[in-house]
Amino acid sequence: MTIPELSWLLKRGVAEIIVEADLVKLLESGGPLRLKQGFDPSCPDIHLGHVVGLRKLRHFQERGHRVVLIVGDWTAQIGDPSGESTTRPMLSPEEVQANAQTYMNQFFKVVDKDKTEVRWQSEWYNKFGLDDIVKLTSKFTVAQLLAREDFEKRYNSGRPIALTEMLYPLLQGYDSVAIKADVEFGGTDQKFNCLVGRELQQMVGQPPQQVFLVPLLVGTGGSQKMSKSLGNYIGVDEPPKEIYGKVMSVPDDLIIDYFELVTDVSDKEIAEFKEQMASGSVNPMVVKKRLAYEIVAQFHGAQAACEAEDDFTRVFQKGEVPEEIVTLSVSIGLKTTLTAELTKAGLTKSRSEARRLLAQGAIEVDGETVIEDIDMTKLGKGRKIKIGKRRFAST
RNA sequence: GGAGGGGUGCCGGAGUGGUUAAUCGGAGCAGACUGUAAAUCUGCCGCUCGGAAGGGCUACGUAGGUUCGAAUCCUACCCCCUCCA
Repeated sequence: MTIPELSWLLKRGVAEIIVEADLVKLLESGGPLRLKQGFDPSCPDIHLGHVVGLRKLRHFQERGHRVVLIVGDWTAQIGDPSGESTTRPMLSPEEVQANAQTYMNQFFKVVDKDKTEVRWQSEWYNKFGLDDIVKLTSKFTVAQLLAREDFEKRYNSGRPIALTEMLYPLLQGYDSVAIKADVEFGGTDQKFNCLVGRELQQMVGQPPQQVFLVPLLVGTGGSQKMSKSLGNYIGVDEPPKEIYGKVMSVPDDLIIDYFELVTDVSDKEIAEFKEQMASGSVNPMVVKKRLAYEIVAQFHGAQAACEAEDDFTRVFQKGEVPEEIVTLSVSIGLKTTLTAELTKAGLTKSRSEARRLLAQGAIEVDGETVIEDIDMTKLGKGRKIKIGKRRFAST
């Protein structure tokens, strides 16, 4: 590997590497490294936030290294305390199986399947006995675990911490021992858990894994990290137009971050975009369209990205109606209203919501704002209906 | 085991007998302005019937009770926190 290539691999879109010098040595030693990536099957959807780390894995794979994907079928029952989440419900084996499948379908959109080894925690934890648990837990002190930021915060503010949650980092750490990981990948919020893995490995005489931390991507709202539960995510499995549109709704301040973290656009070009936006010579919207294109192309191909772009330009910049839209039924003889049909079609959550939107002038029929509910039988066929900025239907 | 504090809508957090679907903030949605950006202003923000006015239902940990009337009072239960042991 050349020096610039190495530097790119270890710098672009990386938050912290522990210990960087050791990782460089490992890379230089030439052998394929075992790259650990864990996955909690209680939450199978992958979004752009995850993609940041997955792309790194991919880049390492392209240089001959091997990914070991761990299905956290045991830790999922505990629920990762990172980020103060409350206890998650336990999943049945069937659910875990199904989630794992969904997850992997998405995972391998980014990561090379042929260079990946899938391992289930149950392979080793099903054999665990109380003696193993005692042995494992005795290696750590309460103070050590409380050193972790979110535990400390919760402890100090008088909120509960389940004992099992304290166990979580230990189990995740032991995974590293079980698979003999050389490097563990994760977001910066995984730092503590990854470091526990390092310690455990050393305790049993294994060389400690290096920890490769990537930044947390900020979600579409612009302030908090991207996460499913906050509803500010862009999923890799979403349709092209949806992804394109969501990227376009991201605040301008994040454009550069997104380029660096989730695209292959060169550092040089990114620097130019930055320059252009700072000097005002280019409308950030134009740069963002490029970003949206790149992201869609990555998951759906160039063709789909072009289509999404055209569609976006036509619908949102020129105000035309999209090609594929929901068709509402105009039942003959049956008395039904616009609000009822919109709700039935899933375009509005409830009839109350539809009525509220109506009252706020958010609904248009053939370009005319309507304020009162409409009798569908009188509306007839071929009408174009728009709800808010992004929802469309026709009769 | 003992003493005390607490469980409210997506989240945070007011509210201690009625006018409370429940102050306020955040998130979210919509309108204006725009570039489906930000900032700002405005409105909405449980479900349901109604064109509207207005009505019905469900909701303040769970189950009962007191009362014309409860998130607010009483009883039991569940859960959480703090201190003592």
